[in-house]
Amino acid sequence: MATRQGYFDLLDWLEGHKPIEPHEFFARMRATYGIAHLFYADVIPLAKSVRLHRLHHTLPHSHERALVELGNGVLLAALRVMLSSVRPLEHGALRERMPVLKPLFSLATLLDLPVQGISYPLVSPAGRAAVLSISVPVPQADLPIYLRHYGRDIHTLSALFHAALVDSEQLVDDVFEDAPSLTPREREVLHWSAAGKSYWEIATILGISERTVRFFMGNARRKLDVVSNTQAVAEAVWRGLIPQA
Amino acid sequence: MATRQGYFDLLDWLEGHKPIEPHEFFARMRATYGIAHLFYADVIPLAKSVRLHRLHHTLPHSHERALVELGNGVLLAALRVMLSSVRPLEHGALRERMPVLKPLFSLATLLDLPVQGISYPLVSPAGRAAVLSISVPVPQADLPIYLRHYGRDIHTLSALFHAALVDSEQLVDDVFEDAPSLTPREREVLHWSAAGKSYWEIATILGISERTVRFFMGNARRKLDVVSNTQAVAEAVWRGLIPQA
DNA sequence: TGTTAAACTGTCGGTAGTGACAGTTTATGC
DNA sequence: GCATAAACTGTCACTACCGACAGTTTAACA
Repeated sequence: MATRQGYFDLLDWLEGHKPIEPHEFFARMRATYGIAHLFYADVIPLAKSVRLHRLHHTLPHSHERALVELGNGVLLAALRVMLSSVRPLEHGALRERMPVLKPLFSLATLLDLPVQGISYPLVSPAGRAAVLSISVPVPQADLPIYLRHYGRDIHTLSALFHAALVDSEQLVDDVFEDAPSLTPREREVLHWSAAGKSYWEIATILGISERTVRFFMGNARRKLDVVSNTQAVAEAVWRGLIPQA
Repeated sequence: MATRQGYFDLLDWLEGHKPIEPHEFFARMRATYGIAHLFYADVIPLAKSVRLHRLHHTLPHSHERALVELGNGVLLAALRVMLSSVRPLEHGALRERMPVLKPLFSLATLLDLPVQGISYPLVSPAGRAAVLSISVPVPQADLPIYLRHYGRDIHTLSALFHAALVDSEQLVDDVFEDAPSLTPREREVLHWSAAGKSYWEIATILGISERTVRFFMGNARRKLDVVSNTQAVAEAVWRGLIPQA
């Protein structure tokens, strides 16, 4: 299997073949490390679901259909656990942690897919989460040795693969962009409104008239381009414009 | 310098010495890979600043004071760039990208600190960002060779170090925890309210009466223990209970 | 069978917030 | 000197939202 040179070759390939073609990368990973399948997802996590941003995998179409028919609940549950982990997560640990995934592993066995593997969470832009999961055709007892030898390679290459894909889109969105220039007073009234205070209460707290509170709030709404105080506060919290009360 | 065995020793150390003592880990990294200094920060990014959650580094106190006196703007600028990257970032690239950091590198030279190095962004819980930055005493021309040989080790060990620290706190905070048990309908009306819709508009969108919208909102307020819709939405956004509109 | 939770709905009297009219003073930059 | 921004203020008519009274049906669980 892989030698140090195999790792270096992949490093160089990632550097020299931008924009990256995911399936080419997957093919090289499979050839170099004896990986059976790879599954990569880059998503926007929502409270109870995820919004897919990018999805690449090596499963044949026939297997893909069988997985889809398993139902969204099972796949989503697996995906969410992998995405919420900050450390690599072995499939065995996944299986133990979540009995709901039993049908998924049963199906994998039925389709003659290897069930040993590991998922690597990947550093992503704010508001996003990504994971690359691999399955390898080794007996369960041999997986720790496999990961000890090749884990650092696969982890590092996965991160660089994902970073290359992100880089190819990053010219559009700078997540630390400057917000609209709210004045100190505008931020103050937003803050107190977010804390549940009425205009009258805010006026008393700040020692100004209720009319002025309204004026500042109106300005804040205009600058944030929103139509209600509720929307203004949602926007301000989301963008970190006001501290949590 | 490091052999494969050095890497394995650190892997085993990270597995066998929980809870992790950061300075012990740093000492081992320095010894194994000839690293001059390490700097690790785990933060909550805000729009215009960062809130420090955890900070560990190997700088002596005297150097620490000199850095602080450089001013918040310079350090913050460097930190934000490192935190917002999804790929490892060499210090040379940092310097080129941001002329504002010039005084920082001048000071490092003055204090006889190596200026060659690299920062690794680390997978973090939602709403957090972390980075481990190392400086190594090698000539600029030798850095690429150094990173080619040891980058995968350092990257992987850094990620596991950070994950171990995060794990030791995760029993307290599960970022995907279900907050107060808002029903789906309660979340929906919160979401639309945060998007600036009036009750009448929400009623039309959801195909229910305005009275029912009010009922769900009232429930949401009660469950979130707040006194206004504005406060409810602030709370919900802050806690990630509703997606950004 | 009884209780609880979720989803749904009407009426009434009251208030908090809204836009649209008006204005003031002070400080800064061109 | 003039324009702009920030902070501050009053009045009027209107609307969106509020709590407090009322209710409904369905499903799940003990």
